[in-house]
Amino acid sequence: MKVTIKEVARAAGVSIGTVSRVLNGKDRVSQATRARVRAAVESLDFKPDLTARAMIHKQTQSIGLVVPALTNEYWSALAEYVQEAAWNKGYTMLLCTAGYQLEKHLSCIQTLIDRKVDGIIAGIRLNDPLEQDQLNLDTWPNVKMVSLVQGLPNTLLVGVDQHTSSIRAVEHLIGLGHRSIAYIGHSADREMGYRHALELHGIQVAEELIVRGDGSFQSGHHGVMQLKEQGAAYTALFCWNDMTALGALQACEAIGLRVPQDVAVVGYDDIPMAKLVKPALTSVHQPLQEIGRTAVHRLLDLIAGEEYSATSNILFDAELVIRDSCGSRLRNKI
Amino acid sequence: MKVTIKEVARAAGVSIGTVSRVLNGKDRVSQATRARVRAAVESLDFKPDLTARAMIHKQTQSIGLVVPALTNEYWSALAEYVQEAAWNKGYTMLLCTAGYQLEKHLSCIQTLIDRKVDGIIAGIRLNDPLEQDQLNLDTWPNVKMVSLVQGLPNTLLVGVDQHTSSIRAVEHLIGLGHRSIAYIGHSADREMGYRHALELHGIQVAEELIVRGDGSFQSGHHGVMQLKEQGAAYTALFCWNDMTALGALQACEAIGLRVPQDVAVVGYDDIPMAKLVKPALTSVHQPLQEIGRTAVHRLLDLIAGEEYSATSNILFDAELVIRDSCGSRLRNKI
DNA sequence: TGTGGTTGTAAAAACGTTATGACAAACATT
DNA sequence: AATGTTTGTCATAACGTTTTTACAACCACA
Repeated sequence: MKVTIKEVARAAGVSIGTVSRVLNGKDRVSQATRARVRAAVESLDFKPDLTARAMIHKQTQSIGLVVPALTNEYWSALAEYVQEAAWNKGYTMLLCTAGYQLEKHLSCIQTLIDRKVDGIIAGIRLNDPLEQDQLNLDTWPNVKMVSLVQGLPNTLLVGVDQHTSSIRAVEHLIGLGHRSIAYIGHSADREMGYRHALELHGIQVAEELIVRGDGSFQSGHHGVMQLKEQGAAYTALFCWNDMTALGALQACEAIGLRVPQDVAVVGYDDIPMAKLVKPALTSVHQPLQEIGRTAVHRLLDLIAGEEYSATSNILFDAELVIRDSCGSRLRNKI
Repeated sequence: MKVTIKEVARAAGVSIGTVSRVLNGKDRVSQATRARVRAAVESLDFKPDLTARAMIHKQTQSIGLVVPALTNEYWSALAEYVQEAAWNKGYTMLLCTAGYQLEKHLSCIQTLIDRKVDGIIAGIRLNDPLEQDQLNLDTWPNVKMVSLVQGLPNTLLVGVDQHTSSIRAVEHLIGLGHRSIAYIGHSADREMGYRHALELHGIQVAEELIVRGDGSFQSGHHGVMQLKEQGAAYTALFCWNDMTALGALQACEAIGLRVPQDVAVVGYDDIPMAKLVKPALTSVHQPLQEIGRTAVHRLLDLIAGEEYSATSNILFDAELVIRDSCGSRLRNKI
């Protein structure tokens, strides 16, 4: 059956404490016994029980990752990079998919804490942005946590500056001559960037061009349909994310709007699919691998005892990848 | 700090054993003390340490999932469904991405075992199908494991009959009049189905129409290019999976082959992207959610002590979803 | 008033490690 | 030769639970 340290000790003719000291190299052990213990460990193929070890060290060498869903490529890619970075540091990753409801997110975090993960990387994204404000992480004052989205208080943030990058995306459209730019998506940071960009260029924000969507493919489709129903006039569309943009693309085709001739579309996230659809989608690219890796490394720093400070937040630069969905030449102003 | 059972016992004025017995309801405890303990637990917000509990029960209430990558939608969707099913049963999921090399797969499994997961769901897929045969899981004779891919000996299989469904896919092409059907992909079960289907309909297998690919987008692209270089003549293309098919689609467009007019394309997996590309991809749809859920439930059965037998393998039926990438009318035979 | 069976609880033994304290043995210092 | 100092090792105590054993207290029945 399972071989324990006790049997190794017996085989090597020493006490269990000595075996432990050989294995952990903490204390002085003579060459002779060290060799004998090593041999015994080898021949019995002994591996310390991590459960027992965790109980003493109060560390499980594992981290938790909470994401809304893996069916969204953005999160699945991030999950892979986080897992990989954690693995390279000798940590395993517990994964929870929490959907887009606050309650499930919280119960995921609670469960991970109960499971004694050493730290948590939280990709919290809620349907209702109002809930984001209600989110209170002070329930777990001592938990090491890194957040992947802006807006969680008292938590180390690793991500991109969504406000600035949204401005850049919308400015791209403005630069192409667009004045009536619609928006489909959440009402958080990216919408603020959208509004800000318009204001910066003296374009009045038209509330009828703003449609709420939850970031799903369907929401993009639905958004375009809703704009049509409302008889909204627009020549460009800024979407909260690529899935939304893809849905919008499909809806545009369905109602005979040509992209980019009739309407220019910009997405956000630059998921792999973005370059594969026709027309290829112009999108804001986030350095996901770097984000994932950095999130893990910073989390391990926190676990190692480093103090959190708001200034240590890390915001990567997001790059606008220009493809075919906006056309390229200046258009007539309306 | 951390509140232990000891403090609960002191608060309630009983022994720790009694507290434990109240919490687990194993043994008889008088109503009076039961209430007192309950109150103490409540007021101190005591939660049993799962690490300590795991050490006694030798169960961690967690399972491991090994998949090649999450950047493939097939695996990311499966991962989400597995996580969800596990969560609903009170289990957490450790996730490992293992790439497509045998060695990494094995080290992932070993790590999960070391971490004391109660069972493992293995989505092993290797670049080199020869390695699949070398794969020896007897190294871990007592590990509860469910496999998501055919070909692992002595392991409960939950998946779809890839051979039969591949035959069905190729027969769809044959039914449309195609006689020269190329194949891009691995050399395992799906290729066997391809060969078998051709033989069934008296079509000789042309080795020059078979190109190796690893299932990536690039491999599909590269496959079509290679067929062109070889001057291969074909009117239809059966791809090992959808990512391959998407790559093939892009390559076809690049070299001026119209789909479906010049070449019909069939994929496998029916990833979400399949219905979004132009032309929408005809593909073999696997009931992923059901597979994920069933894999978890069967694994829990194994953990509960049920015996493995080859006859308990579960193969779901895969359905061919016909979209636009094959056209619809019979074509002239070459 | 014994005897025998419940019932409730405490005390102690496990689970498999790591960390601590004590103690010989070897060696160096006066 | 007496006294420190280092070195190697062994017991033993943690860690926080669950499980087992033991044993009082109570009740019923003769």
